[in-house]
Amino acid sequence: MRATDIRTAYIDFFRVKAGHTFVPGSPVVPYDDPTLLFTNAGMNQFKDVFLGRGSRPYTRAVNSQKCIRAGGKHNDLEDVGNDVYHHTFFEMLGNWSFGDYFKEESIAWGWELLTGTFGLNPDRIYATYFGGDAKAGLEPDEEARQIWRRFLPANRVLPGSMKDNFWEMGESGPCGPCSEIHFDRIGGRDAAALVNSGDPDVLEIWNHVFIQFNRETDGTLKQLPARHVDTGMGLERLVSVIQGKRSNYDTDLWSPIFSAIHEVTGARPYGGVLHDHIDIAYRVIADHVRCLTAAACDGAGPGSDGRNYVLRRILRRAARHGRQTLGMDRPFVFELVPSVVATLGTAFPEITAGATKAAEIIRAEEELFGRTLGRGIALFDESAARGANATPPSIAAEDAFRLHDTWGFPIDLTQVMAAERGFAVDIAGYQILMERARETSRAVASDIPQMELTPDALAKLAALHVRATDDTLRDAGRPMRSHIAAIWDGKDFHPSVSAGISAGKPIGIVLDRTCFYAESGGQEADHGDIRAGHLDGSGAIGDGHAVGSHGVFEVRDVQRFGDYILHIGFVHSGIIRAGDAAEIALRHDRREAIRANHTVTHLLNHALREVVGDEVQQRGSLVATDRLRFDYAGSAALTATDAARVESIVNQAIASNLPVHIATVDLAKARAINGVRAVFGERYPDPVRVVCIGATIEALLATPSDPRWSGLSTEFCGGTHLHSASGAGSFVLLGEGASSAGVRRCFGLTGPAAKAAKESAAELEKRIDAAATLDGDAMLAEVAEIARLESTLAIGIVARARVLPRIDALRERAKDTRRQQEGATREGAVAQVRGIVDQHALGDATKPLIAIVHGADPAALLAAIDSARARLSDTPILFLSPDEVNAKVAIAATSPKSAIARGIKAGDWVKVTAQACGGSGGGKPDTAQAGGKDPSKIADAFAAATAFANRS
RNA sequence: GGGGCGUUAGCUCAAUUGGGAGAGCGCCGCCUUUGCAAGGCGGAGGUUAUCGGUUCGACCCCGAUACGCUCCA
Repeated sequence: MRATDIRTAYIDFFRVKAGHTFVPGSPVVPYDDPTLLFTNAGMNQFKDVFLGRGSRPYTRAVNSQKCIRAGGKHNDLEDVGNDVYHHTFFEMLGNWSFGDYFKEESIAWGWELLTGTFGLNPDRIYATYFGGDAKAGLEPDEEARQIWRRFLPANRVLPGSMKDNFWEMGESGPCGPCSEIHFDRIGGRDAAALVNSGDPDVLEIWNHVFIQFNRETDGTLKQLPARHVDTGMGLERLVSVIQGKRSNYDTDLWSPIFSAIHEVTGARPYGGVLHDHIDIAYRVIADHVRCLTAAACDGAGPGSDGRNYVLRRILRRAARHGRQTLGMDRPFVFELVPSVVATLGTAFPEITAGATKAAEIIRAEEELFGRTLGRGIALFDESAARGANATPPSIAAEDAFRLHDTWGFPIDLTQVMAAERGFAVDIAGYQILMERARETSRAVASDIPQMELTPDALAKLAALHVRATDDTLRDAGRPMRSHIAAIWDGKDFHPSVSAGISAGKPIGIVLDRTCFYAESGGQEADHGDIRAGHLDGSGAIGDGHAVGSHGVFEVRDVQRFGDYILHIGFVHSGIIRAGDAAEIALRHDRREAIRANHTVTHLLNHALREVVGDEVQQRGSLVATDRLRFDYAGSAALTATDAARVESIVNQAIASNLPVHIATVDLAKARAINGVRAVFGERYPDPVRVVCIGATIEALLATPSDPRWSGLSTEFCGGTHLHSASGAGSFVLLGEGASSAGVRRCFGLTGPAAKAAKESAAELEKRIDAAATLDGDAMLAEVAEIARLESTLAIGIVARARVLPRIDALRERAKDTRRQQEGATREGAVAQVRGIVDQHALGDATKPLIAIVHGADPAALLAAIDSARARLSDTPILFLSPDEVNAKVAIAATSPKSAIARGIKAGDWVKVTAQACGGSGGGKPDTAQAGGKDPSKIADAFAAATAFANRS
């Protein structure tokens, strides 16, 4: 059976036979889960169902999920290549029950599929079940054992430990026993003792998790009302078992990629040997190109932070193996992409569609690495030269660290390079430096107070009977009455907190209801104040004074955790108690600026699609008070004309005073609206909040496929918006660039900031016009000032594109003028000394020549020295030039070898001369420059120069 | 988010304690050569990323900004 048939057979088995819905796997880049670097299990996209927060229109699901395990909690990166079953990228076959079937069906279908459809030998199959744990107070999973006993003899149904057979999502939350199916590749023996012992021939192929409990925060277990099944089976392993191979790499999932490596690199064919360098390189490169291609097709390329950085490391490992083991000195990994498409493209259409772009992203990164690698090798050579005389010859710890820290040379690469020359590397010293660097890196100080409500804290809140925060009035954002529900300091809840305790230490406050908007979807949180006072028995404010006389809390950040909204900040004055009544108000100007920027972000998204094309996919955004930022998938920079069109489309929408309509509607209906913008890979609540600029939601839903809708911005969004686009005033596109490979980022301004940017641009253009009428020094000064303004002012890219060529032209003019001026002063200085030199040449050539030149700057003086030296090659020469305007004296001197021998060193000569007129100087014995600060003492300086020359 | 490093001619990179900004390749012109990634001579090309400071004098020292690389979270 071919791998692709096995995948299809699995999905069809559950789809056709057992009524599962095929739900395509989610992208490998999880969009809304910051705790997750990459999608690493099939259940990721269903997490909300298991947590009881979400639901699906089906109760049985099946798919093959692309997974990446690298860089995060599950990190298999270092193992890849050195064994035959770890991968950074793999497929997880999964089937799920959401409150539907349970152990009975799950196990029976598993048995039927493996032994029936796939024809595995039943005698080689072993099953484990949860054997119970007295310490944890858990009974054995007798139910699972009994079901298995129907298919397997007792000696192949094995009890397992808490670690292997009890699955938990976290410290609290859904959990339950699991049952694993293992397979013995050898057969004809009792392999029970080898199960879960790390033997590569007896391996786990399928895990069935039975979610039936909820772990409470006090550690107790509660039966869940709805019980779920979550299963996972690694496709690569399954294929190796079905195809009777002892290595995942010996299957047809890899052979096309190996062939491609062989063809592209010219290395000898893959031999399948475990510890062979070339075979290791084959495995690493094949694994990594799969991973990189899949990631790139889902919109994540190599970059310098987070998951992008993990991808960069993966690419560099592949490139390094290619370079060191296979002798490749040019980009080649990207040429392997078609072989990945050949093996995965049918099952994952996005990989076929994205292959060209993925190859381009990989190629660019390979070239980048080639450059840093070249520089690093040069540095390594220098270090080796320094350490060559040591015994044994070695690379110093500082150099090894520097290669790693600054040039991205992994320490093992340095070691390999050192070993090639018979050098040692000071590893102990390197590790000390590395640890020191880690410590300084950890010392984080942010001006935004960092605080979170852990799952534990959320459970405590529930136990304290604190209700979910009501934020239905957040859109209005008007000041309102509320109550302090809980006070959190990051570790514990407290009945009260005072300004003294809070000094410099962030505090979190949960209210029963709030008008504050919590940071979400890139929109920054509201800031504001909470004024709290006592309640007396009657529920009125205790002492009759206004609420707020007792404590004022300054809100600096607002975050949502589960159903609670946490107001984070500092107690400004007084004391705040849980149960206090509160008057809360957010900073209106801040909210207004954010609203304008958010609505315009939608307009920008829409305008980019109109101008660049439908392929513009949002990759992220930031809505702050002072600017907005929008990231989208795309490889080409905006051209000047495109930028102008984008800006004008947005401004047109603002000028047209388009109304902003918001409504919460059924997700399926909303998705049907023509032209709706949803963030790629994002999961949306059902019903979903729809924001449309220019038409009512009722109109959209009445005729969802109306072609007119594609001309309007319609997005799923929970943020705060203007009532009408005109509230934004105007829009200026401030900048545009790349944020990481394949992702463009643009910045924009609205309202007063946009107005200011336009005024700055107009002012600058006016100055450029005026500069055309100037000349001479006035022109030079004005051009310098214009250039300074251009680089410091916030000006839109459209205006900047218009202004830059004009500034370049001015610079050309300025350069010509400056050259003419310099040429004139230089010629003037040379002309002045010509006569003096002629005169001097008639006498004793070894006699020093000292003269005063007028109107010469240091450069002109040097030119005069040059011209004089050409005639008087044996004469020590010193020229002075007073500059009364700038209160300076320029001094330059030269001294021939014969005079230096007599003691006339040019450096000393100019120094005594300069000191006589209040300056100092120095230089080399044959040429020197100096300067004085007092032109009135020019005669003294002349005398000092003469005295020095005569004394020597 | 925090650290390290970098930014000099179209490209790749030099520049000794702060003292006159260079080389190779490429480009232009002329000469030589039957052809080749040929040879010779000459030339153009620089706000040393930007801004500010120290200094008689800054590519060099100090501070800020921008961009890039890199490591750690």
